[in-house]
Amino acid sequence: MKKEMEKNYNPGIESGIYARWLEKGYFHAEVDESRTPYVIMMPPANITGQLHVGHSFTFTIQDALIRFKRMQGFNAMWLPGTDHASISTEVKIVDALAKEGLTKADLGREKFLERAWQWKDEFGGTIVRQLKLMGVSCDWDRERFTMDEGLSNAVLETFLHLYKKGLVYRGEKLINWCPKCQTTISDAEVEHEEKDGMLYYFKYPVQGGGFIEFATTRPETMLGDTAIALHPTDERLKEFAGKTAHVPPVDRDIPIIADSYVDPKYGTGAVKITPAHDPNDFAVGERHNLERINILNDDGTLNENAGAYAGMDRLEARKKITQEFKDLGLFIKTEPIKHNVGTHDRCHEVMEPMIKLQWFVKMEELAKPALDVYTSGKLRIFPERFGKVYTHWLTGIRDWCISRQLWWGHRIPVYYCDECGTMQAALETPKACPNCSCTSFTQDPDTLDTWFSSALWPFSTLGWPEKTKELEYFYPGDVLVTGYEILFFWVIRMVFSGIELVGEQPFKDIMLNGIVRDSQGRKMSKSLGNGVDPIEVIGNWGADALRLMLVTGNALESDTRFYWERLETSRNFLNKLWNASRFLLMNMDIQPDQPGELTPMDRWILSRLGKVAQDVTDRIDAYDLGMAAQMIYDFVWDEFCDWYIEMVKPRLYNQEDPSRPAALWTLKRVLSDSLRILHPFVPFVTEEIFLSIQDKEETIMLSEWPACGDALSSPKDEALVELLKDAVKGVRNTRLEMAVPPSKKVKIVLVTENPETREFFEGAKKALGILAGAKDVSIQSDKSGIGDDAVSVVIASATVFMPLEEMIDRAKEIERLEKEKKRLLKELDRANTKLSNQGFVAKAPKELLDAEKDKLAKHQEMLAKVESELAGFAK
RNA sequence: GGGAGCUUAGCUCAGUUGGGAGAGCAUCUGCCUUACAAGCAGAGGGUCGCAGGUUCGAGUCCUGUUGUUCCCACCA
Repeated sequence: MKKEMEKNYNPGIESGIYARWLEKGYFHAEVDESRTPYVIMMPPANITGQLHVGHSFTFTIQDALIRFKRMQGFNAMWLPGTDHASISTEVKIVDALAKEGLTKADLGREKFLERAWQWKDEFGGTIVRQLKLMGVSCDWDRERFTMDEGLSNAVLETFLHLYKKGLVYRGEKLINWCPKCQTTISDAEVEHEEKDGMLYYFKYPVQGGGFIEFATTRPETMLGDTAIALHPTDERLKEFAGKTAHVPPVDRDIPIIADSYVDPKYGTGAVKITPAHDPNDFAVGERHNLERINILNDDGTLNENAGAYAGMDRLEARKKITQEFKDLGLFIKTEPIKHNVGTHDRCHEVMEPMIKLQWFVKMEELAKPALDVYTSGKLRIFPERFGKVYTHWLTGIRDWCISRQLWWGHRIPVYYCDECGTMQAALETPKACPNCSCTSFTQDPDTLDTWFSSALWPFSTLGWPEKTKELEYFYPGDVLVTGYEILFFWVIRMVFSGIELVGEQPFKDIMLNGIVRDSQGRKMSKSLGNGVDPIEVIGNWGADALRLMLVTGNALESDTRFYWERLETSRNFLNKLWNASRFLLMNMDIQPDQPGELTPMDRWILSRLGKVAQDVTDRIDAYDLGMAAQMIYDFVWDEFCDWYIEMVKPRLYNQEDPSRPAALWTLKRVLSDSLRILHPFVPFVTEEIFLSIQDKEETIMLSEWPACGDALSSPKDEALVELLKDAVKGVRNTRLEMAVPPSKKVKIVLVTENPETREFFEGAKKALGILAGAKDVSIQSDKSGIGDDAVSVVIASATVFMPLEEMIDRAKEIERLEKEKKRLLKELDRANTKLSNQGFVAKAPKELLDAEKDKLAKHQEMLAKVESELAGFAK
């Protein structure tokens, strides 16, 4: 069979392949008790926005893993889906409404949700289409969305379960409030940004005369002060004992208290206490039973408790109140400082601590087993260093605030009696109030944190809480692959949710990947405009090139940079692979089923292949995909293309050569196995080529992963091939040094006393010729017939002579041989030094010692030959 | 304030239990050798951030330190 392939690789081949895979149902996995499942849950993509190159990165890793395991015979199931991303989506819809001059309130809850569902249909669809261009082999029949009926039900069931156990509760606590998004956010969503700020120094008048000085970064919170604190050892306490300080703007007298929270060395050693707007002050307030005065409205303006400042924005009030204190003579000074300010990670608005009645998940009890599975080794984290981050976060974790003042999401299943306010948690509106028998209820207006539902992803997608056969078979999954930035938000929460609700951790391994940065190492962001659109890249270079670039030669857990040049390198490799295949097809007029009589070269490349298959397998199993891809890349380009294909050419070109079928068989075998090993990384091109070079199997996707470690060659074969390579390299180098033009085909005489080496080179004569650019190669056991003036290349256990006749430059040859002699002397010196080191001889492993001795002997032999050639020349 | 990563060729990065420093890109020199110029054959280029220590032997292990990035954190 002779098929025609285009001269160059063209990523255009990708279109059509994916559709065929889909049509054939290769991605779909069914429950099958006779097979071992391998399961990955795809982190659901947010329905906001588009696929970005970070998605490409993490999904390439997952696809490589799933394709690898599928080829190994596992029942591989990769479940895809999308996330409603409550706050992100809601903010985007609100923005879109604003452009139409509308607000949420104008639409009302129901109409707003209609808009949100329209949004979901549009952007959810876009991201799925884009994912498909990447070549991901996930089971689209099992695609889920976090607000699907089944998943929503799982959310409600979870809430009820935790509610009944007392693990979710409603409480009035200090929470993080985003005045811009006007919702609570969890601790995990607060980002600490270092900002330039001012430390303001003021003083309050003390009852009966005198002042107490203090400092603050938020002067407006003075309006909510209900105490001023000193360290218990502070001398001033004696003076101020039992007295109150006066807060002029609100005309309030506040106690002067002692609390060890105060650092007597910082600032003035006195701290104003605002229990309603600061976590520390809140704690102090609890200890001293202080009043909590909330001074803020939800939008960040001051409320009626702020007296004259009511209605003013908090930042404006800050200026005004400072001025008032100046006028009263109570202002001391300001001092510029850098301090960390909590901001909302979505909108970067400065977050305000406030006291509000919210829903929380009690964490202590849930965190414990999640810690245990890690410390006991049942849950593995790659890279390992994130284990520390994992345990640290779970240790001393505070309760998780889960209620959000948003509309888009799962509404809290709690109903309040309209008469007496009694609350009931239920799947549906209750029939009657257990307290007053009233039948009219109002559901809690809030929705749940988006991560509350994604925490259930590994099992809600499989039908939980129903005991489905899918849940039974596919749960727990094998590995979770995701970016390290959502370890807290998502990964940890999946772990404790899985353990609490299903009774088992949701996956065995966690693999955290880094992020893709721009070529200067900066994060890709809209504001910088340095983002790379993967769809555009795929359009120009193909998904395979993008995937290969992202995965090759990087430790995937560290951040990687995006370079267009590296994309080109990847594309070039694909072209190389393409052409190696074309080469095979051009010569493959027969398709031998049997290997026939293999030569040492064949056995060498086959055994290298087996070794590479083994190494790649090991690397992938250790989640070291970067090295795995690099190894098969190097094998294909260097060993297979640059060496094996070149040395096999004379056998192929000669129809009469008895070793021709073996060469063809080997070529095809090595190529097709290489394609299989490459397939997880570059699925499209490998499928295309695989289908061209054979017609027994209908897809490479389901073909068998290559056998590892085939022991086809002996160390002897490898040594002989190494010798051949040395001879070739030696001749090539010498030709350059002796300025022999490439067009000049030289004559080569290889001399060796070793009969086995002679036999090998007899068989490899033509290969040596083609590789070294020689027209005439002969093998001899001695130097007879070769003049003293032949250029010589000394390799281990042989010498290659090039009788250059008229072209010889004697001085140059002597110089060359002297240089070689010098090099060998240096080698000998090195080996001798090592071997005369008593410590080394006594303690080094035997293999190393033997290797050193062998090297010494080899170099001695080579030196002798070089010296003899030099002597011949000197005559 | 606590923790972690990184620091290796001009650039970007590999380097698995300690045993002669690697790749890609870039630079330079030759080649249109009938799979591939998206290619082939070569070359140059590194006191492995610095200082100690352990060891027969350290890029690799230990201690300290420089620069850099990130994460966590309630100092007004």
